[in-house]
Amino acid sequence: MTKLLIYEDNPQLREGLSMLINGSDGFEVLAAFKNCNNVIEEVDTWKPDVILMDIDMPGINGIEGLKKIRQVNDEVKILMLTVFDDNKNVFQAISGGANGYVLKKTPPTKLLEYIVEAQSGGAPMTASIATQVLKMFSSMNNEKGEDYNLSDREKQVLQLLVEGYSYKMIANEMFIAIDTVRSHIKKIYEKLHVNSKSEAVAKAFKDRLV
Amino acid sequence: MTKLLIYEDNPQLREGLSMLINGSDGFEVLAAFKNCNNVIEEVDTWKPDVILMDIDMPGINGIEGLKKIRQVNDEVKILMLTVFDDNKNVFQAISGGANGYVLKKTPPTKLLEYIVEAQSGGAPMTASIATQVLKMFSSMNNEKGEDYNLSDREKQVLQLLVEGYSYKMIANEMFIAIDTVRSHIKKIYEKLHVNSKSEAVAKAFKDRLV
DNA sequence: CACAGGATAACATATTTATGCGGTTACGGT
DNA sequence: ACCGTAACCGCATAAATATGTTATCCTGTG
Repeated sequence: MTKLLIYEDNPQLREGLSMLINGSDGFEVLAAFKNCNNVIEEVDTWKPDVILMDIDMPGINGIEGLKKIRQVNDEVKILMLTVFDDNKNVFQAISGGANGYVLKKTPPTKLLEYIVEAQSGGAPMTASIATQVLKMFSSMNNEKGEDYNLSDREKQVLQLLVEGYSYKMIANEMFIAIDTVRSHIKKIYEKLHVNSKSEAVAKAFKDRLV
Repeated sequence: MTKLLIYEDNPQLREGLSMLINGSDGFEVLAAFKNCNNVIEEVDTWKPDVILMDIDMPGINGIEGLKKIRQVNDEVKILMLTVFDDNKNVFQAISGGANGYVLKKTPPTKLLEYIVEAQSGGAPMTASIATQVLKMFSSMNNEKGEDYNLSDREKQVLQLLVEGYSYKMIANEMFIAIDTVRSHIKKIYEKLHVNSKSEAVAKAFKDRLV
């Protein structure tokens, strides 16, 4: 028997979900709430297996509710429900520890499947959400592009710059004169199209040269 | 009619998949190959809607094949097939532009569903894979640790430092005296435990303060 | 071989940064 | 009314950085 809690501010939807789930074999809705004001106590009291959490709620919204729960409970599976596949929310929800993210328009039978999937350790996502996630991921990893063809020595200098070394320390570290360090750095600036140490460092991070 | 190409080195599985898919209404396997050696030409010739790409292949593996295709074709949907939900591969595949990632043990009917889902712009993933993805995401964004409690103004200054502004430019931008900029920056260095602009910039990136 | 490019180095000079000290004003909390 | 803190500003000085120019040595390539 899968035990659920529901958080959903819309009374119709809240009742509809409860009835749908209670009417299905193997599922039981322990309680349904219209806000997250006492979410921690409620979860503690009812000890559900899965929580359906609406995102767009007045007061403490679903994302905040999610985070509150995760501060004290890593076990319970939390399935986020939303109307929109809004980029920002998706990101916050998954980095906040949600187990799944499904659109409200998901057909009932699918929803039950998703609940089961979540309970058994899966991460159900509506296809459009999954697409978003993949997009975020690949944009995150935007494989550089230019490599600025820095020479080996230049890369090494840049590396040390990034680690906070001064010219003097770099010279020391690399067994070369400080003026040589200057030469290298000047070259690096040309290649990266910057003109200060901190810009070079920033660029190194941005373009994942380090 | 959904047109597919299959890349799979195991002859049994290759034949099995082809027969399964060809035997289903609305699907047609254009061709099936045992390696990715000519993947670009093949994709160009057959113009499939969806490609099933095994990951573990001798020679050019599925990840490399994926990348090759993506260099010249962003349209075709690519569904990665694998035996293991191996962390590294998942990451590489999704950042390489795969549209979905499913385990080989996926039951036939599910697989057909996934193909449809991929074709219609979704991102089908086996639950265990989706879980991996979410985990990667949340571990990625966990950091935070100290927030260094920078004041609003200090955050603003740091932001500008990161963007490569000099003290003078910051003063200009923020309508304050350059000496005030100095004061702020000194305070920032204390709070971040650094003692140079570039170190502060590096720390800002590392700790995701920006 | 000549030539290009990388790595090395020196010198000079202007600008920027880091750090020390000092100070005023304003606002929220005890 | 007092304290702490943020935000603001100034002066002085030492250190670090940015920029330009020049030059040698070595290595790989046409």
